[in-house]
Amino acid sequence: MSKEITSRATDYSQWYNDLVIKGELADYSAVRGCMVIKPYGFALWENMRDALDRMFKDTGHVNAYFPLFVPKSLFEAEEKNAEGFAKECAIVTHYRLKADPGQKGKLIVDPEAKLEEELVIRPTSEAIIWNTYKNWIQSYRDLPVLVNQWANVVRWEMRTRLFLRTAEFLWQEGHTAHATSEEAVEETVKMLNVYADFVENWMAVPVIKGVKTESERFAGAVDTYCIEALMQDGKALQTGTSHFLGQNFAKAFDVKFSDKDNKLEYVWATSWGVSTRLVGALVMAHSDDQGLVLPPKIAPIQVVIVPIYKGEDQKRIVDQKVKEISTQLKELGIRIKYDDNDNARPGWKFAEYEMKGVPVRLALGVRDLEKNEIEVARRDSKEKRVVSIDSIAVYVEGLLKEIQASMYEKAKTYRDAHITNAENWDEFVKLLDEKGGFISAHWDGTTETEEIIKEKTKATIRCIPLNNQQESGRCIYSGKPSSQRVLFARAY
RNA sequence: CGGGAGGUAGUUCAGCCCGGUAGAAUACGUGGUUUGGGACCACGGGGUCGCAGGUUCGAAUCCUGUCCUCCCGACCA
Repeated sequence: MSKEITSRATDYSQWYNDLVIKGELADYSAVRGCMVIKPYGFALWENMRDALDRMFKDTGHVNAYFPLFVPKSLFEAEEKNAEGFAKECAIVTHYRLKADPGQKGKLIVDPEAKLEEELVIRPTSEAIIWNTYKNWIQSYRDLPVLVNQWANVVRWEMRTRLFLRTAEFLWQEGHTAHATSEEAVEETVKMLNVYADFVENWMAVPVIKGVKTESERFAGAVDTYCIEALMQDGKALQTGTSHFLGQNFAKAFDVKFSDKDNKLEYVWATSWGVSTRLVGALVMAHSDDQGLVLPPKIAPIQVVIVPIYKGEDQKRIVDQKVKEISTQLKELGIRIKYDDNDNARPGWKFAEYEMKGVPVRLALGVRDLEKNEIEVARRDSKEKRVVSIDSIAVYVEGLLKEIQASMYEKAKTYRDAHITNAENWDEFVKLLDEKGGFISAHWDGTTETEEIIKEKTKATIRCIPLNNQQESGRCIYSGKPSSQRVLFARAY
């Protein structure tokens, strides 16, 4: 099979699909809009999940699990939330099949088995969770509730794309309840910072923290905070969200607590989530035409060792040395793979692991052994150099850190070079079409203007950056006065 | 749901216009030679040509219907 990857210049979406499929991360499945996450891709997700989970626990959260099915009446309770998700819900209406009397070997839905109340397959879990919290919370002593769940959700999207938008996806959703508005807002921002920390320091993808405009806000939220990243094709991608829900869900599900003065109050809520979309972000942000480029901190395989030998005798000698090196690397906590598969030749393996984005490759043959050296190749810069075997473990440990840092720097340099100020409409349109990336421009603050700009250019306001610099100016579309710039971009 | 492309071997695709016994590359199996950037030779296995009708002596090929997939839009983490 040809393993060549379509060049980015040729067709960006084909390039992306090739990376994901040939990089062994995932594939299309038999189910419309759903993907199969392959073992290599899942290992990557697991590494991301584990790192995030530790961060959640370090900030005082615990994990729980709530049902996949949400009775329709519960789903309806918070009106805005229900309305927002209504058009992408999958619904269970029956609980049984039976043999088709007209066609042997076929099944039909048993009309006798119609559910009295339909079950919505969760597109998000606020409804079922807040219905539960009602029973958990009586007093201020029960607060805060800081719960997270790792789950799958279903959103019946019209058009899907591996990892970036699939009908079913894996994610994490945190749902917290607090005694005061201030505390809930603090939690919302705290979790946004956790996300930003993770995406930047583990995934090596720089993000912009900000607040969504009213029209881009999560259905049912008072405020939606987000982190926005830039992909290599100049399009933006929302990589995480954290919502301040106010008392909307507490009121919808009647969740009240007695405060210290024995007064009944509605609780204050937050919810926050990141999904397998992060894997897509990782792919789009770092990869090249040779395949994936994975940051060392979350790469399933950090170092691959390829032996080079002629005949069994040489292989034994190389094996022996690799065993020593492997032991040293493992002691440093480095995830390694020794690929001594005799059916594939070294050149094939080199290309294969490059495609899979393994950060560091070691190649060892008898020729190196004679000089007590080993060849080290890094995936991100494709640099190769020869290092003394005596110091290889320490060298690799340092190299992994360097790759992690340099991948972040490279992505940040690109991102920073693609935040451009636009002072007027013509400039704005030109920048969108010719340069892409984030465009920082004045906006009059109205939803109407936002809508028109979206219609005309497909660009949306990605966010109003946190701690945004205040400056007076005029809206690039309407010319009305504005007190700050916001970030526009075409987005996934 | 609109617009485009496409469904033929595990995979990528040719064959279709102009009907006549199903092809290539690659992958797979066996044996051998190989092994420092996707090796080579020999032999071998593998496809009701998406599905259903129709035309015809004869259909992968022509006609009608239908299902599915991908890409571009509308919707969205």
